[in-house]
Amino acid sequence: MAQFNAFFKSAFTVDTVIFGFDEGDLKVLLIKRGEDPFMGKWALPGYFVYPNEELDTAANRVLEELTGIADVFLEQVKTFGRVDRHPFGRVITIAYFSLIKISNYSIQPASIALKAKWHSVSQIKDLAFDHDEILAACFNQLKKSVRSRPVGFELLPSKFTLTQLQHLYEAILETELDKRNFRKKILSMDLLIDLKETQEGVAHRPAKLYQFDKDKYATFLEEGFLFEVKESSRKKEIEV
Amino acid sequence: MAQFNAFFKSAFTVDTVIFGFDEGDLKVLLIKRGEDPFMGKWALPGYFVYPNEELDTAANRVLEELTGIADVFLEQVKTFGRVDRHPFGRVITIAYFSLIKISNYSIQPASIALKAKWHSVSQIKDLAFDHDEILAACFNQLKKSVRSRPVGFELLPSKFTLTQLQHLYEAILETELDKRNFRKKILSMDLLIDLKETQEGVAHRPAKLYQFDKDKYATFLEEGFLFEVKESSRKKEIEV
DNA sequence: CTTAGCTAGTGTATTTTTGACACTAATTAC
DNA sequence: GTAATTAGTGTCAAAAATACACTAGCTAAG
Repeated sequence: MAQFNAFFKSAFTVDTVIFGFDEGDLKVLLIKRGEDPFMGKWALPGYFVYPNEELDTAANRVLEELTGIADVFLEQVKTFGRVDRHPFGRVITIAYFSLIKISNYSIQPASIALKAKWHSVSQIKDLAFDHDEILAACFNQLKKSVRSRPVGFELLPSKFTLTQLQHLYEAILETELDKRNFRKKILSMDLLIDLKETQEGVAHRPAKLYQFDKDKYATFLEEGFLFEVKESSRKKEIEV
Repeated sequence: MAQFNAFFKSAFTVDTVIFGFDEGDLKVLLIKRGEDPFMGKWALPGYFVYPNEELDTAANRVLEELTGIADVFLEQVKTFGRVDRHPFGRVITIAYFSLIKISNYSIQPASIALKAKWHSVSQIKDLAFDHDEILAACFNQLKKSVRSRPVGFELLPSKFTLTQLQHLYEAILETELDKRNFRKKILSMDLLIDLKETQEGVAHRPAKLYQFDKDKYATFLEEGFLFEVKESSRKKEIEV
């Protein structure tokens, strides 16, 4: 076994991409690093995996240590291993992602995180390490996955309006959808429960509230489906 | 940086899952290991990554060293890192997969591979390490990907019949498809070029030969599509 | 208390896609 | 020349997708 010693000199980390949805905007949780390398830079929450620690466990632990967010389901996306991606040596990183309701979690930066803050996906740039690339890969994965399984249960408040759900899809797909066709399609899936309640405190006709049918949602998550709603052909008016 | 030393004691490997298609059967290339651990067992072609080597490069190098197969496009699938998956220490492995035409490559086992041989997917079991699990994950990925992008260019001879293509889809999806609907769908995609040639040397009506429209194929690979042909409802006759 | 402003909510007709289904055509082997 | 084998083809009905514009219900401002 001595002949393998040269191989046992690497490290690996986990990085987490946590998506949230708020004010019609898709967001990602970032930390400000308080440790070198890249001290002071914004980065995805991530850190080294202990030698005797399972990867999935490490992802959850690291996320909690840096941001206070615990008990989320993290899904492995891809591994990034460029030789020069970490200045301290060969460090490959396994990227995980998750979707959560922003309002359900309070964020507590700790450990090497000086701050932890939600950032709009569209405005993020110049992250530490190769995190721009990792984020892009995860966003891509999210876009793909939205076509083949339901999304929303994890991101929206438990009671939501159809318009909110549509805005979520539009934010993820970066497109606009036709309102009537979107509703027809979603409702025909028999995935939503009409709560017979309406919004309150809005200065316009209040919308009906819905929640997801948990069982149905779980079934779709496992078995998948094909969700395609064509982009609205209505052009946005160009503002003058 | 000294405080990180404890983390730099791991190794990582790449494992490759190479699918081929032959005699109507989906196959995977395995090697017989000539080195501990798991000496003498069948395994996926895989080995350690050098400390200064890119992951993708390593996957290609390892595959070539063990089996003689060079210049294939390997796609990363998933990383496996169970703490106890390797008896020599903490070794995580990045799994890659590829699709190739069996007849285009001659297999040359070398290095730690005592043999290298194609095995029918359905008959593989009891591989070294956690390779059963890795194979299952890759097969799964293949099944999924066949629904959203074209498959076949990599697996079939350059001239093929529609029946061969259908058999390929059936092998991957582990189901049966309706002949007329399959043809209608495939032909309507405008992905195949009718070569105006027919099979020779078969003891029945010879089938027309097709090849893929390379440009179209590449476009679909990038942009994806949704391919769904419902399983044939005709029940197989139960043989007596 | 009327009206302006805002978002919610709804239906239909057309086109496209899907899916079920069974016979004839072309070749070789005997 | 006939039996065996696989190739190849079309139609109809049902379901799904798409394009598209107006009314409904609420608040706020005057």
